[in-house]
Amino acid sequence: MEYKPGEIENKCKAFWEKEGIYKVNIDPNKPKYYVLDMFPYPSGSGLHVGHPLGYIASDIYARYKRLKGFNVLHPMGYDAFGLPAEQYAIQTGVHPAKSTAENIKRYREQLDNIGFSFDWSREVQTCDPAYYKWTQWIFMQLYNHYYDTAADKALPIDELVKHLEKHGNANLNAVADEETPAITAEAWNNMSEGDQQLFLLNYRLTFPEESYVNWCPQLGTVLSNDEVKDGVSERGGYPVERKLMQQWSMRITAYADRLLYGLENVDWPESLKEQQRNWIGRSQGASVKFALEEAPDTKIEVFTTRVDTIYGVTFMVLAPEHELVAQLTKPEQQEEIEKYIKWTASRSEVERMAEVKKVTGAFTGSYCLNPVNGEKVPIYIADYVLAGYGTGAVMAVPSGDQRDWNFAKHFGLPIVPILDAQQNLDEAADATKEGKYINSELINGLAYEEAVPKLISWLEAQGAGRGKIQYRLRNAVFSRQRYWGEPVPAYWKDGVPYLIDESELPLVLPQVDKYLPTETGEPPLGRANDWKYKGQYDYELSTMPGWAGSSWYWYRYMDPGNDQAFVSKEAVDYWQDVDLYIGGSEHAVGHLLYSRFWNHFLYDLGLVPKKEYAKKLINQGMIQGVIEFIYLDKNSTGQKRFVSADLTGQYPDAEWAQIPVHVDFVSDYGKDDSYLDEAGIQQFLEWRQEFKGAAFEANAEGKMVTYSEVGKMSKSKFNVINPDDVVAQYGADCFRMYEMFLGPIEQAKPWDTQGIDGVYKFLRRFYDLFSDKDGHFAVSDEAPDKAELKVLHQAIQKVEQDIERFSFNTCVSAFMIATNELRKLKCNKRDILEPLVVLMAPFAPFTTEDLWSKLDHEGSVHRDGKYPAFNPEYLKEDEVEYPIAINGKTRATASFPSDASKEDLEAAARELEDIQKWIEGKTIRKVIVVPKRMINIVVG
RNA sequence: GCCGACGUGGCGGAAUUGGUAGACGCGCUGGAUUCAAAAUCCAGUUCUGGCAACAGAGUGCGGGUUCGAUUCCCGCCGUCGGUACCA
Repeated sequence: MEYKPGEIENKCKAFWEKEGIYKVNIDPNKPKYYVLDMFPYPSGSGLHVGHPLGYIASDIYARYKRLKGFNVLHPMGYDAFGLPAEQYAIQTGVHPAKSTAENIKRYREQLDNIGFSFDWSREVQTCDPAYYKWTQWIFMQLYNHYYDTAADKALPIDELVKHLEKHGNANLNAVADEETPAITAEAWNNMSEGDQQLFLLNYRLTFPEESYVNWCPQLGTVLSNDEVKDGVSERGGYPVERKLMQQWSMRITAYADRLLYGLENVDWPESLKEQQRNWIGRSQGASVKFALEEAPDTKIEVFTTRVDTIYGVTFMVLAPEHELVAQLTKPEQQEEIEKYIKWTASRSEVERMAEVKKVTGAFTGSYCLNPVNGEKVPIYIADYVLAGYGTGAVMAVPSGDQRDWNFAKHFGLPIVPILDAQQNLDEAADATKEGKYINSELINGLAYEEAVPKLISWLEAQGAGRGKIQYRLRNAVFSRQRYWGEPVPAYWKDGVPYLIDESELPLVLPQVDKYLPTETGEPPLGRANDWKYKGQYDYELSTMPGWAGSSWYWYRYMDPGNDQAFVSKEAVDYWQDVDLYIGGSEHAVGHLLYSRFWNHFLYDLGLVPKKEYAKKLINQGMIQGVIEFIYLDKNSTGQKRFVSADLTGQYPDAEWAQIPVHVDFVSDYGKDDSYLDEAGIQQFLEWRQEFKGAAFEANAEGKMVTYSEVGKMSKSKFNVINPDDVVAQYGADCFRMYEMFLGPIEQAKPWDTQGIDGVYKFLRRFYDLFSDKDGHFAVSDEAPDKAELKVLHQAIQKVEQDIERFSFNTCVSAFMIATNELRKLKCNKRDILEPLVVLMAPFAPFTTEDLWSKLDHEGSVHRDGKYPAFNPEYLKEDEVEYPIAINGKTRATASFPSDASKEDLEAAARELEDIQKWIEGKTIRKVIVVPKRMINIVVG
C-alpha cells in the first residue's frame, strides 16, 4: 500500500467539497469556539511558504476543537483594498477590482492545496460593496457620536446638541478638540446651521480637520512616512513637502484610557501589550503656564510629570518650531536663533537620534516667570524638545533630569537642589522622589506624595495650571488620496460636511478614466464623471485607509450575507468574540489598536457583547528565506567573470560584487554548499541576459558555489518558495507537519528543506502501519496488549497537552515516537491505530481521512471522529527507573517497584554496587528521596 | 538610550512545577540489501581521554541560593524585534 499523497488529496478535496464538511451553523446545543487568522492582503505574487505558518497552526487548533465537540467558526477572507493593486492599475490600466479578483482566485487555489478547514461559504472581501456598505455604516455611527466623559462611553451627538441648546458647552463632559472655544447657549442658538455643524466637528468621533501630510508635487500624491527617505520620495527621489490638507480623522484619543486598561483583560503576548502601552503613552502630570516677562498675558504652557520639581526650574526650553519663538527672539539673538533653526531643519531624524550626547541649543534673549515664585527664567530653544509632543515646551529642572542637567552644564545655567535626598549633583542629575523638599517655599519639608496634590491645587487656584494626563497617542488620520478604498459616505455643502442618508448605502466606488490624482491635485475620485450627491453637492473625494475594513471584519464572518445589519443579534449573541487569534506581530500597534478602538465603540452602542474582541492572541514568527548570491569580479572589464564562492580566497586583491541568483536555479538550495551546476548557469544567463558571454570559474567539482544569506522572503530577493511546489513534491500533510516541526510557532526561522525528508519518511512509515507484508491494507481486530496501549495513551496525553499550549512542534515528535514504537511492536491492531488516526487528523487531514475510509467508515474523520480519551491507567508501571546521584551527580540508575516507600528506596540505593564505591569511607550526611523521581545521597 | 524577547551538540530544536541535559528530526559514521547506485533497513553519534568498563568537562560569561539550577536571584556580554531625546 504505497503512500500517494497527491491521489489522496484529490479524492479528499472532492469529498469535502461535496459533503460540505467544513460548513458551520449556529448550534445552541454545542459550545462555540472562534478561531481567526489575520486578514491577508491578496498580493500579486501569491502565497509563499511563510504565510501559511499561522494558518496551519490555527487550522490544527480549529480541527482539534471540532473533534472535541465544539462548534468551531474558522473563516477566511481578504483585506482586498490596498495600494499594490492601485499601483498596478496606474501602470497597466487594469481596474484594481479585476486584478484583485484574480489574485484572490490564486490565493484560494493555494490555500485549498494545503487542506484548510475554512468555511468558505463565509468568505468576505472588503472591496465588495455588500461588505463596505457596513464599513461606511460604522463610519457614519462614529460621525454621529461623541465621547461622554461622565458616562465614559460614546453617546449620540443629539444628546450633546440638547446640552448646547440649554447650557452652551459649559459643564459639558465631552472629549473635544483642544482648541474648542467656550460658548454660551445663546451663542449656540444664534449660530447658523452650517456654523453649528462646523462646531460639532470638535466633538464627533470622526471629523475632517486640516493636518500635515507628506505631499509630493511631482508624483501628485501623499506619501506615508516610510515612503519618504531624507526629504525625498523613495520612488523617484522627488522632493516632498509638508502640506496642510483637509483630512478625516478618528478621535481614537477619546478611548486612550480604555484601550490601555483593556489590555489587562486579554491573553496576548506581553511584548505586544507593552508595545501598545508605549504607543498610547499615558503619563500623569500637570500642565503649568509660565507668563512672559514682557507680555504677562501671553503664557508658555508646559506639561510635566514632576510638578514637584517646579522650584528647581532654572530655564525653559522650546522646540525650535514653537510658535512663540519669533516673538521671543531679541534682536541681538536673532542671528544665532535663525542659524540654529536652520541647522536643526537640515538634520535628519536619524542624525538627531544618533547624537544623544551632544548638547545644542540657543538663547532667545527673553524670560518668563515661574508661577510659584515669580523668578525670571531664561528661554532657550533646543531640538531635544519635540514640537509634536505635549506643548513643545519643557520646564527644565537640571537637578532632577539628566538632559536638562547636561544642557545647564553646557550653557552655564544654575542647578538648584530641591530634595534633601539628591546626591552628587556636581556629577549628574538625581531624579529621586525620596526625602523632603528644600528651596521650595510652598512644599518645603513635605514628601513627594504630599507635595504634588498641594502644588496642583495651589496652581489651579491661581489659574496657573492644573493636573493633566498626557497621551502620546494621537488621533488617527483616516483619509487617503487614493482610488482603491472605501468611499467616505459624506458630501460637502458650502464648506460644511454632511453624511449621505443611511438608505443610500453603499456609496459605490465610481469608475474613473485614470487612477492618478487630477491635474488640480485632487484625489483620483475627482476624475469620476457626474459623481455628485443629489446631482449637486461634491462628495468627499478621499477614500478610507487600509485599516477601515479590517477593523470589524471578524463580526462579518458571523453573518456574512446579512443586508439588514453588519451582523445580526442572533449571530453575535452566539459567536460572541474571537477565542483564538493568530497573526504577525507587525500588526501590533496598527490593526490591533484600531480594531480594538472600533470594537469599544461598537460595544458602547450596544451592538456587540464584549469590550475586547480577541481573548487570546498568538504571534506567529516569520519564515525567512535564504538569499543566494554569486561573486562577480568587479574589475573584470570586457568579459565579465564570475568565481565560485569557495575560490574567492585565491584572489586576495579582487573586489567582488554579490549578484543575487534566483533560488530556482540553485542546487542543494538552503544547504551551506549550495551551488549552480551547468544547467543552473544556463538558466541564470537566460534570466539575466546582460551577462551573456560571461566566464564562470567553477571549483574542482565543476560547481559554482553560491554565497547564502538569511533574509526576508520576497519577490525582490528572488527567494520566494511557493507552497504549491512543496505540496506537489511531498504532499500537503507533509508540508503542514514540517512547518510545525520547524520549531515553536512564535519563533522566526529560516526556510530550510533539510529536514523535510524526515517528516516525509515518518508519514510513509505511519501509513505503512496499516499494511501487511505484501503491501495490502490490513488491520487486525485482535485486542491490544499492555505495551501497545501504553504507546497510544502516551501519545494521546502528550499531543493533547501540547496542542493546548500551542506547542505543535513537540506534537509532531510525539507522533513520530508513537509510530516508531508501534513499528517495533509490529502492531496493526484497529483498537490502537484508529484512535491514532483521529489524534493525528488535525495535523494530517488528508492522510487520516484516507485511512479513516479504509478503516470502513462512511463519513469523514473530521466530522464523525471522536477524540480519543486519555486513560492514565495504561501508563501505570510496576517499576520505576531511578537515577541515583551522589552530591547531585548521577552515578547509577536502577529500577524499583513503583510503590516502594522512601525508606526502602534509600536502603536499596545504598546497597547498589555502583553506589557503594562512592560512599565507601565517607559520611552520609543526607539522603533525598523524591518518589518516582530520583534519589540523591549527600556525602562529605 | 529605553522597552520586549532570546542565547542548549555540526544544524532545527526538546527538557510542562528546580529532579537522569541533548527527546524527535536532519546531517555525519559504520553495517545490511544491490552487479552498482538511489531508495529502504539496522547500529552509533555533546566534547575530551580510553579498545572498553569508566572518568572529567558541559546549556553565552561571572557570581549567588539549593541536597540538586537550562529552569530561581544579582551583575555582565551578545543576537533579534519594537521605538519616542516623551518633559
